[in-house]
Amino acid sequence: MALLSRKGPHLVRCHREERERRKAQKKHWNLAGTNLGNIMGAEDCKKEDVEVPSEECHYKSAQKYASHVDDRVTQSKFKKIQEQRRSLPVFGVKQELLNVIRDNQVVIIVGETRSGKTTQLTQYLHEDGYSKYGIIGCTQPRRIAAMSVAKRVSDEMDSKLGDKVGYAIRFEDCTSPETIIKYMTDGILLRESLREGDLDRYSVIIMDEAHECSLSTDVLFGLLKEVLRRRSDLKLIVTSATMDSCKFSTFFGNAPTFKIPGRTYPVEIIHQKVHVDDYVAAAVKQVVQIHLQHPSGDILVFMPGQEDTEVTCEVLNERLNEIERALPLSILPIYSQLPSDLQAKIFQRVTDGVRKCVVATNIAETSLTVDGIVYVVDSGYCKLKVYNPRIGMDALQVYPVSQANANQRSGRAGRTNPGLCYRLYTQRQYLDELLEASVPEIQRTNLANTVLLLKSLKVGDLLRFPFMDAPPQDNILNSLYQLWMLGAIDNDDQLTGLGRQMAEFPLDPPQSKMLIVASNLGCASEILTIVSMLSVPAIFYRPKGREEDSDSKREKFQVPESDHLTYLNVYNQWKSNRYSSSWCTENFIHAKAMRKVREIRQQLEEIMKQQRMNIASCGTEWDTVRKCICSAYFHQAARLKGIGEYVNCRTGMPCNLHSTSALFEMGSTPDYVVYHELIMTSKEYVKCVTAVDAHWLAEFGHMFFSVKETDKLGKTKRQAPMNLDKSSNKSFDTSSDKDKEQASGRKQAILTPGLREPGTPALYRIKTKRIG
DNA sequence: GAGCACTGC
Repeated sequence: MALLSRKGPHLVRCHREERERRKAQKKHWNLAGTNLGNIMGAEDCKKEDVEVPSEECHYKSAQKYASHVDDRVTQSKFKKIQEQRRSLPVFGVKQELLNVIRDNQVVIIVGETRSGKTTQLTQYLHEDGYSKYGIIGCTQPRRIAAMSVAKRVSDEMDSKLGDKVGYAIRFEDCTSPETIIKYMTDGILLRESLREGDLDRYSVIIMDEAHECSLSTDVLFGLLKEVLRRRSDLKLIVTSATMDSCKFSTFFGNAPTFKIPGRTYPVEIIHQKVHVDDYVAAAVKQVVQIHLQHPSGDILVFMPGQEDTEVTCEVLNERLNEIERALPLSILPIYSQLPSDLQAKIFQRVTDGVRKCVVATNIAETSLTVDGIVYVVDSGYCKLKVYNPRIGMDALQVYPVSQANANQRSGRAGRTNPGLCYRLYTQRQYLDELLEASVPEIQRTNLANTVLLLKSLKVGDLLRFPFMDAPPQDNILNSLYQLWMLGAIDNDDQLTGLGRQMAEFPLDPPQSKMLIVASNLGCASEILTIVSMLSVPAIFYRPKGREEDSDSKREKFQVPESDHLTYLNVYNQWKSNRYSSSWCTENFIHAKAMRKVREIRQQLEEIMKQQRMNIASCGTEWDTVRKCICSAYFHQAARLKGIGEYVNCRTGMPCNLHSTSALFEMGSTPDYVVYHELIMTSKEYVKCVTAVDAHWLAEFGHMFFSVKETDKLGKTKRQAPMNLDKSSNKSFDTSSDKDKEQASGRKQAILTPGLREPGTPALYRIKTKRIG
């Protein structure tokens, strides 16, 4: 976003001028992309050099994308493209569709897969003249989709990627003042609205694949509702799969729904007759049966998590080895944490006659498409991370999929042929036990980031913001509370200077604050690295069968008192090894993740420079670094109780050091720690932990803690009375203790003398009101 | 002594 914010006003001006220029020149335009003067060559676009060799190439869309790279668009090829365009289902309804769009400000389009809507709609709108008044913007839920679709459309329009048709994703703005069709991720559009509230540059916004309901999409809908009221000239088109179209239509005042047929093949669905307990065993049995009894065609199995995926592959292998005369079967696992070279295997061709069986997590549900799948086996489960705002903890658990998920999964069998889908659950279960649609992300994540963004967009009353899927009120209130603690909003519920600065960063509020404090304490260079390392999913790789090797490598990086410093250590060593990939492999570190860390670090550094923040290094003054870490996480502090056991300083809730923690490994037992993440799996675990000094906790978290100086050990004394401990010692599943939990939250706020004064935060007032 | 779905800025 550094690019956007730096170029923001400039770009706007360019676009206005450009619009004028375009108006003057419109006579010369040949609509429908018939101007053949601009012959595309691979070397013309920097995009090809930069992004294509990335590890994401194994994704199917990227493969298609790459296959265009070396093509010279010749006249005959262009003709062929136009023929292909005309053969798409959407072509048949083009005029009708344009009429509906002309007559309505908002239109919902239900487009089945492979209808051609994503590539054609933007071009139709351009041909119909919408690009004269602004850009035609189209959001995608994934970066890879934004890139590959933009490439396809620029080919179809016979233009160079980044000229008439461009895209914008994080780290990369491939657009120019010429751009009239712009594909982007929804997060980009959300950030743009921060700079340009009314989205003046756009004449049309298409929100594609809206049924996926990402956090950004959900927030954008609320914002767009307002923008549409202010800008009657703006058109909004929402595309969705069949399921949710009604919801969108209602949200936008009964906007008309337009249906485009798709081009998929029928999939026969077979449910179990009786309830299945062990879905791994059932899946193995089903795959073996398909393999032995059904004609050729590849198999795709859906499992909830990495471990189940691996176990299924293993058992399946064993089972097939026991069967004589069984034809060979190529069994391939895929999940996001699998290193990319292994992921790529699922796209490689197998020897003729050999059937392929891909065992996948829900990465294969939307993110990537394997061609040639005829049989789908669906366990009916997926793993979800669900945030509990009351205790500030994520739970990672296996849940049944929704009906929408189940249909998406079965649809994977009918992309190129008629298919078969075996569901490892009964039809009763499907109808009675599965939710119609999955719980939207906005209702199950920590919203502190979103709330900060909305605050900086000057949304006054967040509880009244028109969310399409309103998050639980508790969740919003807790986010406000967290922001208040961090100093991002003041007692009157207004954004502070610090808060405004925090909103500039594409980070969670604690991490943004860490960077800002670091800038003041002179260790921004170190914190930049740490924050970037925290922004990627996993650094250490622990392959099956090499557990001990990888553990011993990891130990070498560990800094006894801090996982954060351990991360810093890893990055610095990678850097001194010239950012080498082979160094990563040797040390069981995900190279892909590290490259992403470097990108994020550069982006954050860019934003800091642009904010004129001091970027200095503190050398080896690690205490300064730990102090910065403490400034961001003081609300997530824990006190030592036993070996590896801590209790949360504010709630008394027990939490265990995760065994991957450096503190665990090195047996160091500091009295106080702060943690990055609290997650419930088999137990409550804190992950990414740093030892802190009690005085720092009192300094940054003065609303919670003070140091009892009479104690010669220098331990902090919690100001919360004992009854807090009692209530929280019971259990964490406090759904029944909801009010008690809230009451304890309230008590903490009351305890600080300053908060009794008139300037009590609005949040606290709301809470009191709700309870009383 | 644990074990982590997937995106996105």
